[in-house]
Amino acid sequence: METRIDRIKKQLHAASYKLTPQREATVRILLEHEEDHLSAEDVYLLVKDIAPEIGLATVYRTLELLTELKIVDKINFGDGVSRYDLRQEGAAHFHHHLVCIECGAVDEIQEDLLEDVETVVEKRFNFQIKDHRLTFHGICWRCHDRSSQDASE
Amino acid sequence: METRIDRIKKQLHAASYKLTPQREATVRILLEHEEDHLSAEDVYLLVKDIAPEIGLATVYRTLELLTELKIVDKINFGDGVSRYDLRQEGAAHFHHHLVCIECGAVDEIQEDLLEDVETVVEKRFNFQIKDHRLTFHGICWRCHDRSSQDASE
DNA sequence: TCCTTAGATTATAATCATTATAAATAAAGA
DNA sequence: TCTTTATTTATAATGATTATAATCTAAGGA
Repeated sequence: METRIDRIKKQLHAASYKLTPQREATVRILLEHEEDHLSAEDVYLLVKDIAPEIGLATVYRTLELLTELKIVDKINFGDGVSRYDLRQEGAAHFHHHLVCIECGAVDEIQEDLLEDVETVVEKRFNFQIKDHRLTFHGICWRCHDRSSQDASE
Repeated sequence: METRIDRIKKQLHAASYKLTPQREATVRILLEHEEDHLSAEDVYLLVKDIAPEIGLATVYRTLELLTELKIVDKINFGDGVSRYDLRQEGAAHFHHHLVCIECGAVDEIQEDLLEDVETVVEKRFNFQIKDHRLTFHGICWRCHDRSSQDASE
C-alpha cells in the first residue's frame, strides 16, 4: 500500500507536482475504495473523514490532476456524474464495465477482450486507437439469481 | 423520409403519445442531422428555425420521450453534454463510435463486431447483456493524413 | 355548440455537478 | 529573512438538465 503511494508520489514529482497532504488523503481514499467507482462528491465526503479541512474544489482539482497523469480514469455511466477509478498498475488498456439495469451495480472486467475488434477497426477505418471504453448494460448474476429464486417460491 | 416520420408517428401512437407539431419538428431536425450527434442545445437552436415558438424544455422532454421509446439513443462522450442519435431502423444493437482526440470528430461504426466478446462475457460473468456502449479514442484518418502531410512539407 | 378533461407546451425558476475567482497559506529558493 | 510560486479555501458563477405553474389545445360527451 505504502509503496503504491510512493509510486504515485514519484509520478507526481516527475511532472513537477507535489504530493500535498490533501492529495495524499485523496489518493488514500481511492486506494481504499478501489472497487467502488466513486463520484467526486463521494470522494469528498470520504476524504473529509481523514482530512476535515479539505474543500470540494481541491478534490475536483486533485482528481483532474490524477486523471491527466493517467493515475485514475474518469468514467461516465450516463447518470450525470463522473466517476473516478484508480488505474490498475501496468494496465495497458482501460478496463470494461458491466452495469446492471436492475440494481445499478457496476462490476469490472479486467481482461482486454477487444484485441481482435481493435485490429479490425484500425484497418477498416484507418483509425489509430489510443484507448477504449466498453460498457455492457444488462442483468447481473445477483439479480438473475434473485429472480429465478422468486419464481421458484 | 415521410415514411420514416410516419413510422415514428405510429410508434408514438402505439405508446399513446401524439406526434405534435413540436415533436415532428424535433424529429425532422434529427433526421436532417443523422450523422451529427447533436446535443439538446444544438437540437433546440436548429428546431427554432422551423418552429420558432418551441421551448428548450419541450425539446428536452421530446428527446427524453424518444429515448424512452428507443427511437433515439442518448450518448455521452464525457464532455458533460448528452447527445442524441436517431437509431438505425431495425438495428438490434447500439452502434459504436470513434472519437478523435485531436479534432474531436465523432464517426460511427454500424457493424456489431462484439458478438464474440458478448458470448464470452455472458458465459464468464453470468451477465445477461441487453445493450452495450463501445467508444474508441484515438486519431482519425483526417488528422492522420494531415500530420503525415505536414511532415512531408 | 359548449363544457370538461387530459395531455402538451411555454416561460421561468430551481437544482445539481462542475469550474472559475480571489484571497489566504505554505513551501522553496535566493 | 524576503520573494516567488504553487496550493488551498471559500465562495461565486456557469452550464446542463429538470421541475413548476400557468396556459393552451384537441377530443369526447351532454
